[in-house]
Amino acid sequence: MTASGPEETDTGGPHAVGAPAVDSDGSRRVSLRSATIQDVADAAGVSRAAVSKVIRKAYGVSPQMRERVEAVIAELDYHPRVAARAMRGSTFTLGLVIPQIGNDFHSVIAAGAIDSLAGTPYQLMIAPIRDAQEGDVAMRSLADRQVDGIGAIAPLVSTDWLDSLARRTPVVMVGRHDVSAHYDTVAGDDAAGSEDVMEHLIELGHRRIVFLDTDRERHPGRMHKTYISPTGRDPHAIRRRVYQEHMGALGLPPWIVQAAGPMEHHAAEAVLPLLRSETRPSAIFAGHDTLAVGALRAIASERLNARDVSVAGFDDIPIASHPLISLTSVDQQGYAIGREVVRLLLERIDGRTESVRLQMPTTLRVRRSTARPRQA
Amino acid sequence: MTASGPEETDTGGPHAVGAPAVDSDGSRRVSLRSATIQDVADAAGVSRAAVSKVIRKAYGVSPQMRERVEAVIAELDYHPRVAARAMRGSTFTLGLVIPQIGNDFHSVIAAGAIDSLAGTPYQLMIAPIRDAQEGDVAMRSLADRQVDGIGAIAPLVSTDWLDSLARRTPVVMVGRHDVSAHYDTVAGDDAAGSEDVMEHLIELGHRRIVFLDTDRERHPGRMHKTYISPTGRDPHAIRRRVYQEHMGALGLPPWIVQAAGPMEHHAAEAVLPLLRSETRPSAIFAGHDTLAVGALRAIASERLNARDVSVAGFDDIPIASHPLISLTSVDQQGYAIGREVVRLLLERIDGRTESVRLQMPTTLRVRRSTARPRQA
DNA sequence: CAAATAGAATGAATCGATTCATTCCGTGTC
DNA sequence: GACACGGAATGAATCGATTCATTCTATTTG
Repeated sequence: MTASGPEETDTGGPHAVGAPAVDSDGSRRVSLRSATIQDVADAAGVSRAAVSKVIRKAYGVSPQMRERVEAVIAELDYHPRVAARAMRGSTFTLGLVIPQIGNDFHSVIAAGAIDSLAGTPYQLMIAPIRDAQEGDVAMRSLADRQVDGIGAIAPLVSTDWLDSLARRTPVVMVGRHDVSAHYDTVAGDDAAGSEDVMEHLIELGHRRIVFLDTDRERHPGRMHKTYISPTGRDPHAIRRRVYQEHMGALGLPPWIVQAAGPMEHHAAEAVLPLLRSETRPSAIFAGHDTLAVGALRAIASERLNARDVSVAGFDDIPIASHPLISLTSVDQQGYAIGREVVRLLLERIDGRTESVRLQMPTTLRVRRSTARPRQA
Repeated sequence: MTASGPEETDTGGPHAVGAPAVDSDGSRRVSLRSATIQDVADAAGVSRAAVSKVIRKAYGVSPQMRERVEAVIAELDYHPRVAARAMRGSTFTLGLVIPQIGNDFHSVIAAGAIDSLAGTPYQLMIAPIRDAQEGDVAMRSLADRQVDGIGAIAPLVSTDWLDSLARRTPVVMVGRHDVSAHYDTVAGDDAAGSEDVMEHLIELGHRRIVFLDTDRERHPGRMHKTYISPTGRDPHAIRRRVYQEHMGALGLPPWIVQAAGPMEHHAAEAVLPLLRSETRPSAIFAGHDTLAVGALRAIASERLNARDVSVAGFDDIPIASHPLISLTSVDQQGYAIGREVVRLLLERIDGRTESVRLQMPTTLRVRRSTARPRQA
């Protein structure tokens, strides 16, 4: 991200400003233990079961008992421990696996999820992963924590593995187009969106179009059978395929450049040499907006503009609409995707068993980062 | 974020693509129940306690027993349930409360935390909150889930409340300058950073400087005694105060504009009328970079530039260094902050009881968003 | 060779909730 | 007045791990 190798802290690192605080008493353990359901029951002079019913608003509690118990709960500031609850019932927690925190598209999806959970008794927990390869570990980790449902942006997990997980816990996958009997999927219409981009670029007169791809199979060595087989159904494979088809239809050779990673600087580093070569591309179709913004970084730093090299992205992240960036991109309704993920999870928790596949319609947002090439 | 009122889904929403899947058998419950420690013990012909020791790598296991048990664990794909664990031991989970997912500074902090947790047995769980007011609820929620430690960016929680929470669970607060006997704090040097900004602007010749503040006390009506008393020690109060002092020293009236919220569009909406007024400011010191980028939005959309209205921000989020944005900002090492949060939490888990306050040194990054005003 | 000892493995209690079969109690019915 | 009934409240079992006091088993020591 911003800075820091492993021991960055040493050079120019933080320094302690002050450090007071003496932990006093020894009897604290007693007063510190937070209240349990037993404490509440004792204080209210009722049974644990009764308190439990009040908490869960279950049937069979008289108004006066409810009142009494609720008063004690407030007085003792009692909160049920989720772990104990989890042993029998549910945790009222939904887990969301998000790769590359800082990727704004993922943040938008999360925002959608967060907003639609507001007002429900459920709490959202985000399990961040650094790259898509960690998806299975993170989902497993959420399952171990017995969340009531798992949403994930994790293209690199095999359908078999997901199926076996989804058999136990509700699962909704984002950005997958595969069919499963046990988990749901929500994805943008990657094919249609990519068609729009390619048609737009070609119509503007571009022919030397580069497809800037995210890194794929970066760790081919890692021994694990849980990765998706190369069925070509993940979003980037689809976008790439549409690109190839359009290039092929025009009799043009595909020109695919792979960034070393999914972040802005990876894209900038991959694009810079292209700009400096003699036959530079006239347009770049980036696999997603973060890469596109990175490409713009390189282009701007070379003092080039859209007439020299146009850029189109995918996702329509918030910064794309910024007038200083003004990136042409495909809106696939990330916010709505996040809301759908939550809705589908809650439906599954509520008992639905048929699986659902949603595909969000896309819209091409044409902005100033794409223009007619200077020399056709 | 991007779109969507409550029923947005209806218009232009998603549509089901297909829905196969029939859940067949009824005997599944049995085969689906995931393995417990008892299953492992039975299969290996040992006691539960023995298995537990193997898992925890505890003392007192013979090599051959270890080997046998580990084989069974692998075969059964056994994973201990965190909830059951939590009842006696620890959850190996750290919680991080992050407001406004999508605020890039917060993402950078999270990235630092994530990276320094890699390779440890701990899993990071992010509890996102929509605005700072929800901080106490989210921290409470993490505590109910018995995380082993809580990091939080939550300025609006009272020190008393935090102290009582921190007495039970390790707590590290980001961006607070208060002193506590029970929790640690990590913050940037807001005073020094703001000094740098003001000196820079004044030196460039600016006099009509607006301080673009984030919304404060947006919900004064909410009944809760847990908010921080207005001691003026939260980052924005400090930045504002430094601004006021510098303006005062020059005999200039302070000009504070408050955005309706912490997001880009809030800032743009607050700034636009300023730009259109007759006596527009020549510079804007934004409370943080997201607001600054929003201000640039308004400025660019009015076809103005840094000579007309300069902008400086705080945090040095990644996009600030983008050549098309090129925002002057204060780097307070967000990534390192995230790493420190984790380090301090792990130290506390490891037994430290004296509290620590860290202050990160800041660096002003001067870029093209600030320039000499056209007419001094 | 008996006694001491250290290391391995086990058994049973425990954590804090939920759940459901059971008991309790006040009304209404015949 | 005995009995059935139904809503309230309780008791005890249960979830899946950890923990620690105890038992078992070799090995060493005097």
